[in-house]
Amino acid sequence: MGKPREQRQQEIIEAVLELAAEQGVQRVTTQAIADRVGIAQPTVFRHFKTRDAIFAAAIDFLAMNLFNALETFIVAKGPADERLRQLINVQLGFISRQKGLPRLLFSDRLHLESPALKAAVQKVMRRYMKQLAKLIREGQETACFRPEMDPDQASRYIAALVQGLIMRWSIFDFEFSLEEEGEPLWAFLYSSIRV
Amino acid sequence: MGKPREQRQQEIIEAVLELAAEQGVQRVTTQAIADRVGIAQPTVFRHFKTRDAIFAAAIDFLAMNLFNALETFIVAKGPADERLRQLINVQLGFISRQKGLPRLLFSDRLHLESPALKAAVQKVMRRYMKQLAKLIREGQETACFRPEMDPDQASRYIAALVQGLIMRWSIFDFEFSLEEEGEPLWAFLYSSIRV
DNA sequence: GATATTTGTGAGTAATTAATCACTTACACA
DNA sequence: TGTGTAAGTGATTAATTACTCACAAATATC
Repeated sequence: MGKPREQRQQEIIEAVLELAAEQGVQRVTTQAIADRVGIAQPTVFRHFKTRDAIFAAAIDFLAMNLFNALETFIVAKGPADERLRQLINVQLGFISRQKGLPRLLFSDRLHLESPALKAAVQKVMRRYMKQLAKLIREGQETACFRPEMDPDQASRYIAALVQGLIMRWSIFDFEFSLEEEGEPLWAFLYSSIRV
Repeated sequence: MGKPREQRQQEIIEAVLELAAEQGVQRVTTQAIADRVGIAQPTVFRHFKTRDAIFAAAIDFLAMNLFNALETFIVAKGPADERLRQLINVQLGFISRQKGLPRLLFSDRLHLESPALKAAVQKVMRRYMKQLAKLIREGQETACFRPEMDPDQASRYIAALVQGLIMRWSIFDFEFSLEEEGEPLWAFLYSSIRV
């Protein structure tokens, strides 16, 4: 007991992600968080001013890690189609290890509860689609992808495809392997966007 | 006052759909429902045994109407690709008039709260994908769609594409026109599945 | 070693909300 | 017209839950 602030905040964020994955955002009460971390319920409020602030921190944490993993493939060398394929596979792998992510990002509870959280979620989505559009555009310049496609529109549909898959996975309680969906999803997607 | 049972139940269901669309599932309290309908809060429990039963009835109502609209295009005559195109457009049109649907179907609150509601939501999704697969299979037999595609897999990705779009629409608070997305989405999809 | 700051806690609060209950009013129908 | 049934209600309750506060213990700083 008596741990430094940052370490406890990290413990709390991890507890939130675990609990969200196991039982959904609804059950992530400050009491449940405290129990999981092993502290008293009021102690949670020593480290975060409000419950919303906890979720905001958790979303930030997830977004940071996700984009760290993805940016590698945005900036990397090599053919754009291959990099997009890998990016999708990496994303699905990342999320199957972070089941809390779909629970937080797709939770109506969060975005309709607090304008700040809604803004955070929307920001993550916008940034994700921007990254995709960049990669598509590059692929068009290197004759990987159909030149007549609108890159912004294509990126929205790719995002929809991936997110729709993840949502089904979350609604069906992670009952199938997300990672195994990577290659067939890519096959479906590739035949739509390749030259 | 003193309306017949069925009529009041219908009024309650419609109030639920309106409130869910406007403010999200969380705010659909029995008090809010009662206010919207114009009855006292305990009266709600005269017509539904529990709060969950209200949501179950609302999901049933939506599913019935949705599949009524869709089945026309499953059974209809004409080329399968054209019917799939229309089906997607009709679905997007239906949902833009029933904004409560994504809020209910994609609400973690519902499926993680009650096993019965989870089962109801999963049933709707399974049925939807089954319908799509049927149409795909028919399109393969009439040489509309790629014969080497797995129809079940394709139907899952089509569903993911549509549902991902709807989810983004819901998360971004219906700020863009869902119906206008029908044709570009179809263009994206068609280039992936056509022979 | 004194002191100030941070971390932790038990007890409590105010607000929300699904559900109950005793009772009343409206209505069908014999 | 009387009587049973269904619809409606005000008052209440029990449970949940984010958050506060006075105080204790640990830790850092000098």
